[in-house]
Formats: sequence, C-alpha cells, structure tokens
Amino acid sequence: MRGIRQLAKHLDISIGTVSRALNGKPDVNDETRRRVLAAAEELGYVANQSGRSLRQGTTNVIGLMIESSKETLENGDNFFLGLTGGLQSVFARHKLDLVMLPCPSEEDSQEYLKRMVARRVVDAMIISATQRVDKRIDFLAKAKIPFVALGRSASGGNYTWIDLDFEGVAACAVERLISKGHRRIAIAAPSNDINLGYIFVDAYRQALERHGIEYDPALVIRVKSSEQGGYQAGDDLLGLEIKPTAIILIYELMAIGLYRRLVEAGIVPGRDLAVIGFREEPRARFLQPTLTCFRMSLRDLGVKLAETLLATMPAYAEFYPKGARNTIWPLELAPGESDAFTLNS
Amino acid sequence: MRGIRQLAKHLDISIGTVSRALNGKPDVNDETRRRVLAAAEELGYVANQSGRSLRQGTTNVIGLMIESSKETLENGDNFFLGLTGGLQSVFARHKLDLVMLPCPSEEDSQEYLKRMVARRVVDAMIISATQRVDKRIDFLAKAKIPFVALGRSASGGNYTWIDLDFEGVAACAVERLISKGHRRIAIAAPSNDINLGYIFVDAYRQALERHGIEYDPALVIRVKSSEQGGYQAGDDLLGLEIKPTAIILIYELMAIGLYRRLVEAGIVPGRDLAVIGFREEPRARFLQPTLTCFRMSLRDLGVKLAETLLATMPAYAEFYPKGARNTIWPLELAPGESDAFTLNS
DNA sequence: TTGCCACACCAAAACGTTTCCGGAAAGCGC
DNA sequence: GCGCTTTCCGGAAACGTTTTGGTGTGGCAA
Repeated sequence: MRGIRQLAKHLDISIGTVSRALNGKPDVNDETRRRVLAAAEELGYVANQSGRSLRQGTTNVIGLMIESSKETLENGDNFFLGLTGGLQSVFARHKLDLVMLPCPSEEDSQEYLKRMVARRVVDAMIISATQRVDKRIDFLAKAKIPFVALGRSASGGNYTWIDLDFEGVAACAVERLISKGHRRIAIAAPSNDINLGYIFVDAYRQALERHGIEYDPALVIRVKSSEQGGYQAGDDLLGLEIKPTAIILIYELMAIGLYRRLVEAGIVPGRDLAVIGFREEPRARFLQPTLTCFRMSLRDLGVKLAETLLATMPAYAEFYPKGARNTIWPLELAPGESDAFTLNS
Repeated sequence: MRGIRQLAKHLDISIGTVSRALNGKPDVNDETRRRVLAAAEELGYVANQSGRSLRQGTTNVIGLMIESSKETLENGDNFFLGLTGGLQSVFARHKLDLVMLPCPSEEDSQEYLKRMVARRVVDAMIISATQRVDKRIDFLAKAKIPFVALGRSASGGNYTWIDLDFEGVAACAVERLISKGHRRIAIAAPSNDINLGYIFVDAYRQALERHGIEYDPALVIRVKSSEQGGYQAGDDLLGLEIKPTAIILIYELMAIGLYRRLVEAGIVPGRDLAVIGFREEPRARFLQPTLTCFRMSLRDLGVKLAETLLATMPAYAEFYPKGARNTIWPLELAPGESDAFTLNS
C-alpha cells in the first residue's frame, strides 16, 4: 500500500474524507467510515508517520532517556524495563508509542538530549537520574518540550518531577535501627553528583538528630552504586576507628559486595552488623541472610510517570486533571533478617 | 529557529543551497558552506526529522526490539543495554540513531513489530530472542525491511543472523566435564520455544555421543530461564533416580537458584556436584564457589550486529563489505571453582 | 416559494525538507 | 571573439498526511 492516495482512489473517495474517516473525525457518513476502515484493514494501510508528523507537528512518540553509564552497564539494571510496562499501558490508550533513548556513554547527556529534541523525534521526554544541578531541565523548559523528571534536582524548582520517598525511607530505616538499640549508624551513599544521594543523607541526618543522635560525617561512606561500591563500603567501614553497629545502603546492589567483604573479615551480616538496603533489587533476593529493604512497584511508578507527563501536555491534559506537579513515591518496608542484630539486650 | 527557510532568508541564500551545504553535498562554494554551517550553529538550527524523512523516505533511526516478557522483567537484564554501546558506536559514524523498542508484554510481538514498521518509524530492525519458528522474520523479509536477528530460527534459513556459539560452548563444557571423569551430565534448558534451547541441547547431545556416552533424555531438565528456574532445576535433579554428577546451565542466572537448592539439600556445589554456567552474568559473579562459565563482550557483539545490519542496507553497504550473512559468535571459557568436583581419583 | 441549516464530501493548501533541472557567471583553449 | 566546460546557485517539484474552506444536496420552517 503506497499511501492514503491509493486507498482513496481504490475507494473512489477523496483523500480528505479517508483521512477524516480513519482518524475518527466528524463530517463523515457512518457507512463511508465503515467502508474506509474495512478497506484500510484489508489493504494493510497504516498512515506514514513522517507525513503525519510533518503536518501535525507532533510525532506521537514519547522518549524515555536512559543513562547508559559505565556503572549502569556493569550493574545491569532492569529498572527502566520495569518502568516501560506501566508507561506503555497508559500511552497505548492515546496511541502513543514509547521509545527508549540510551545516551551513549561517550556523549554528553545534554548534547544527546538536544539532538533528539531538535530533530523532533519525540513529543515529550522522561528523564531520569537527575543531577544536583541538571542542565537538561533548563534546556527542556526553555525549548518548551513537555517532560517529567524522575528524581528532583537540588533546586526542586519549577518543573514536573516524581521522586522516591527518600525522606520516608531514611527515617524509617533510622528509626527501625534506633529501636533496636543502635546509635552508631553508617550510611553508604553514591559518590557521584546524583541528587538522590544528597537528599538521602540529609534525611538520614535529620532522622538521627530528631532522636538526639549527633550526626557524624565520618559515618557517611561515599562509594560507587554498585557491587564493587558495596565491597569498598565494607572496606571503609572496617577502617573506621569506632565501628558502627549498623549500616544503611542506598542501593541494594551494594549489599552483595558488602556481604562479601564482611564475610572475608569474619563478620556475619545480621548477627554482628545490622544492614538495611534501600530499593529492592531482584539480584539481591538470594542474599543470606535475607536483606531488609524497601519495595515498590516499578509498573505502578511507570503508570504514575506517564499520567503525570500527559497531564502537562495540552493535548492530553483533559484526560489527566492537573494534580500536584510533584509527587513523592512511597515505598514499603520488606523486613528481612539482615537487621536482626540488636543492642537492646 | 523555525526551519531551513528562515535560515536561508537570514543568509540571503536559497534554501536549496542551504540544504546542500548542510548535508555535505557538492555544488556549494566553500565560503558559502562555511557561512551556512556557522549560521546554523549560531541559530541552533537542526533539520526537522519529519520533513527529511518524508522527502527521503528514510528515518535514520534503527530500532532494537526488546521483549519485555515477564521473565525478562523478573530477572532484570543488562543484556540489551550492554549491546547499545557497541551498536551506537557504529551507528554514530553514519548519523544514525538507535531507539530501543520495548514490546509491551500484553501485545503480540509480531503485531507490535508490524505497527512500528508500517509507521515507518525506523529504517531497519534488530530483533532478538528468536523463536524456533519466528513469524517476525517472514514479515520483515516480505516487507523488505533490513534487519538482523540475534539468534537463528529452526530453519536457519535465508536471512541475516548472528548467534552465539552454542555448539562450541556445549562441546567445551561437556568435554571439560568428561575429562574430569563425569559420565552422567545433566543440562538445564529453557522450557519455552526460544530456539537456542534446542540448539544447545542438540550440541550437548552430539558432544556426548562423540565421546561414546549415551544421551539420556531424563537428564535434560526444562525450566524457566531464571533464578526460580534454577531452583526448580535443583529440585528436579534431586528427584532423579540415578543422580548426575555434573550439570550444565544454559543461563547463569539459574546458578543462583540452583546453588540455593543444593545448599538446602546439603550438597556443596563444586565439591559434590560440578556446575558449569553458560553466559557470564554480572549477578552471578558473587557466587561461592565461583562459577565456571563462558564470557563474551557485549559491546563487541553490538559492534558486529551493527556492522552486519548496515552491510545489508544498500545505502551503507559500501562501508561494510558483504561478508557471510551469518555469524557464530565465540565465547571464552572463564574457569571457576564450581566444576572442581572430579571423579578421576 | 424562500431562506436557513445540517450533512457529507471535495479541492487545495500547508507542514519542512531534499533533489532535480536549468541557467548565469566565470574560466579556458582556440 | 567564440564555443565549451566547470562552478555555483535559484526555482520548483515532490514526499504523505491533515486541515481548512468551500460546495452541493436535501430537509425543514416560515
């Protein structure tokens, strides 16, 4: 099938009418519409996206930008794939398609984004791994491209974002440990400039201070958010003069390396040191003792992301009443054995 | 910047000349070209992709189709992300962009593919997880869309594919085990219709028979390609009347579950049962004892995939001399402790 | 009858780009 | 000076679609 023109000729109808029939526009007789739809189905006609995009100035494609940093690659990450299910279930209702745009690790992420946007390959963007100061946000705002950020920047300013409830998680973890008698609680945070690290440590600090425990910077261990990072964290922890009795990990992946380092040192997690991880990671499920951690549904988060994004787009706003611009996404505590160690005795 | 027209007007040059200047076509004075490039840079002009695609009939986008099956999601998988690095490094040379197209698990993969292709959103496709009989291949061939399949179908027929060297891996694993005295070697293969399962088991069978060991179907354990599948495989293995002394796993992920089941049964991997895994998986790196397995560079595989694909596209064929249509990708043995168990004593 | 309106459709313009074709200007050999 | 080629550029068509404005038909009320 060569195009709408052929289809129109085949039906002996003008192309305008065919177009309106296919797109569910008014001003077309029911019988005519039926015929058009039937013929399109039969001949396997599907509208050429380029032509449509050119005319409408819209591509009907939403981009999910992915950082394929070395760290992400090493770790492997089902995070984005987990999101796609929820995203697509919402987008499908509006005949929108999702594409994942992996930013090459060699290319500057802002340059990449700029290229994708300037080429008009997507109508809107979802960005993630928000930096403390993230130039992508200014760029998208200035270019008037609808977007939602997964993760807030330091300013937290005037744009749409969804972020995980780091405050809640940190508070919950800290209080749980305190209730077991721990006073000297370490935290393993990421060493790069991603903002969630700062938020998490801040929340940890506040939770401590609420319970009258002095914040000790020495207990904040900055390492890579990876298995290796966890091992390194174990190393750093063992090097401390006064050893902590508990540790909170900002990425569960760290638990794998941490466990290994602990075992090497003859320390049994859960018995000699309480460990709490942050985000449930399939890869951490096998750990012995099982890791106490915080869970969430990636699919549900995807749905929320999609709905939030569409709410910012004029064409779809009617379906998604404008709620709050920013959402804090809750997580659920999943108790395990790794924080069984208690000092109350 | 509104379009090439504005740019042309600003330079007081015709749009045709501007277009030629930007695209590196001849028939443009060096000085003029310089001015155009400078102005484009200054005004931030980037060609609208829709207009270009419409005119050229080409999108300059390559799609990497991803199955986001429940299994993939549960497992988490950095496989595709690992591929993107290599793919993009090649595509970038030709100003091609890569998009990952995650097929919603609710949608039939062929329907999804058909939609993406009919819409002309990509010029070419990379498909993966090839089924034994894969309708996508016929469809793409008939639609004359350049594509390369990662994984061959049962027919192995008349299309371009790249596949891992299952024969080599299976033979190497079997021989390694035989040389340690094992005669009763089990294999854990996937239970779905993905073709690599069949290829792998066939190769395993042939390797056995080459060494005069009778093939016993009871030793082929079909389970899900996941951690749970590995646990199940352990279960099945323990239920066998005559226990095998070694097992080959088609996915390393299985090793996690298998180890757990073995430990539960008081069996120590590597001491009481030899275990060899197939594809190196970051998540399996922490296992104790370390897993003997086969490695490959995902990045290199991505490069090969990209080059193979471009070789099939007339517009790029000149850069990539037409080699063999099909490639068997080698893997490297990475010895670990899990197959230390030997019967030679 | 006349006027009005709703309905269903057609013709044409527009979206932004690339590419084909023709032609002006300049250079060159004779 | 003449014919030829080369160099460079402008004009216009074309890609496939949506959308706007216009048109003819028939029904209905005045």
